[in-house]
Amino acid sequence: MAKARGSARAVSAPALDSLDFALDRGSPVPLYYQLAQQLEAAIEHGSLAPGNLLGNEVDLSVRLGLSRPTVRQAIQSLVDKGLLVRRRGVGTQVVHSQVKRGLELSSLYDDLEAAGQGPTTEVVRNERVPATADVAAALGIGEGAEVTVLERLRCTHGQPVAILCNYLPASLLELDTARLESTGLYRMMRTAGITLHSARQSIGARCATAEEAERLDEKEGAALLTMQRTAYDDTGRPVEYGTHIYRASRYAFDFQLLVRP
Amino acid sequence: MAKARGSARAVSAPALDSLDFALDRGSPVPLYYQLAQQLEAAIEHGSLAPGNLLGNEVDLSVRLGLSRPTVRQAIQSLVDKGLLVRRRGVGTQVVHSQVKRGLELSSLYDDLEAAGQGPTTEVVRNERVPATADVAAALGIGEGAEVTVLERLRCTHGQPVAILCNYLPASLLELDTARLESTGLYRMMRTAGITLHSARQSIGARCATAEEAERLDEKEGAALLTMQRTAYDDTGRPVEYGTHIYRASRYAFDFQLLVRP
DNA sequence: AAGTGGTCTAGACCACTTT
DNA sequence: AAGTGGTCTAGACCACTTG
Repeated sequence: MAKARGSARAVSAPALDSLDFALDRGSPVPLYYQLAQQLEAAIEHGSLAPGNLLGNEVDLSVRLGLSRPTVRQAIQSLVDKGLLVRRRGVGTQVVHSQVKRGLELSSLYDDLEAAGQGPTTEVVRNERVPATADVAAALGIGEGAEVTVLERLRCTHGQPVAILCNYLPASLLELDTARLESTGLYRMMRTAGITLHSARQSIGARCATAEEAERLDEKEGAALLTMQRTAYDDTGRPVEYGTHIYRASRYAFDFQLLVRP
Repeated sequence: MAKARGSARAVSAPALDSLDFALDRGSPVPLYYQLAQQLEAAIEHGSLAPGNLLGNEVDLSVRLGLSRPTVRQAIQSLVDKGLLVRRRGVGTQVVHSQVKRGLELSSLYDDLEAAGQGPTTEVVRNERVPATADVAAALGIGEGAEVTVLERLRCTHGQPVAILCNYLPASLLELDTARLESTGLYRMMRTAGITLHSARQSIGARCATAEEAERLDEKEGAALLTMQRTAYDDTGRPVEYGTHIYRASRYAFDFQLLVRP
């Protein structure tokens, strides 16, 4: 349906005209979110190629039958995701590839989710014990208060990759071992009504002790990646503390970060 | 500590009433931004304590003489920063400490900025050379194209901490060694009109070779943290590629991350 | 000069939580 | 039932970039 006004700009030729967005006003899903999802799908699918201009917001809102603020809200959410770039006086364009997927901050999801397929996670310990001093301090509870201690061995291709040790206030939730191996810790916490809000992490390295080397099928002195994390819910309460070690020969933290202006 | 009332639901009685926000409609600074800054300052300063409710948006907008969307925009920006939490049907409250500062994604700023005081950065190499295959691939340029290669030794307390090796397309900017040591790479790039947009990082570990050990004043086989990064500007063009190694005994990556819903 | 995004207003109705 | 944030509208003017 090209309305096709005369001159083609620099990087224009928006295939956007031919895209039809299906907005359902009866749906409980917000309109701006419906639009954002469909724009994202179009970018993902390649209908909107990197560098493509999106067409100005006013026209877009008229064509979609939405108000401009609603359209802006949809676009802004994709800008926040790093998929679009706005330039005043120029327009909005699809970011020149490279970013797209994998924006989800890794490591946290990666370690807590575990819902993957290839990698398996074996729970080698799951019990309630009194908190030691360091765990109590990290979780902001009294020393000796009951905590759930969780030790898991993560493997890929039948090879051990990491030893994950986590501590949670015992009062928070019940951790069924079977469910834990299939569902993942993060999802279990979310189901229990715990919404993660932020986490503080520290990533370091050291050489493997003899015991660690044996458990991870490495040589003594091999390089290990270490990660400590405290996660907080939206009230600021610590809900999880973990110390993880990874075989550096088989694991690295890959992630993308967006630079905020 | 704050004197909590008996039932201690959410701490109400917002000292917000007594705070006077000075909004300058003549200023080029947007109103929502002025408000956000002053709210952030109040949180930072402690006038708004963690757990404090902010008072509903409608009243706030009336009291400030702003429209509700403008007030919402200010609040939303602080929610995005992790300082505030909104709950439908409840209200907006200051996040229960712990987050506050240090939100800036570290490592990237940390390594590029270098504008610090204690740590010194010595430029040991700064020249233009033809790109090797791996560098060319990372920067998305032709093999053999001219790149600036930068090698720096970072020290704290007179001790070496890291060896930073960076590559930039030579056409991007002039890198004066003296200015580099005082200003930092990131600021120089920004001054040259390059706005960083995103970066892809990989953090790993390995044991030090004999040469690395000597340069870093470690023993051979000591654990090293490694980081590789490619940074992109807002057009998606790669503008920097770096491979860094850190003494694990003296350095770790500390950072906070926010969980996005 | 024309076109773009950036900001701002003054309302409205809805969904959710708590009392 | 009352109060909160979540969404949405239909305009307006401004700052910036480009031809």
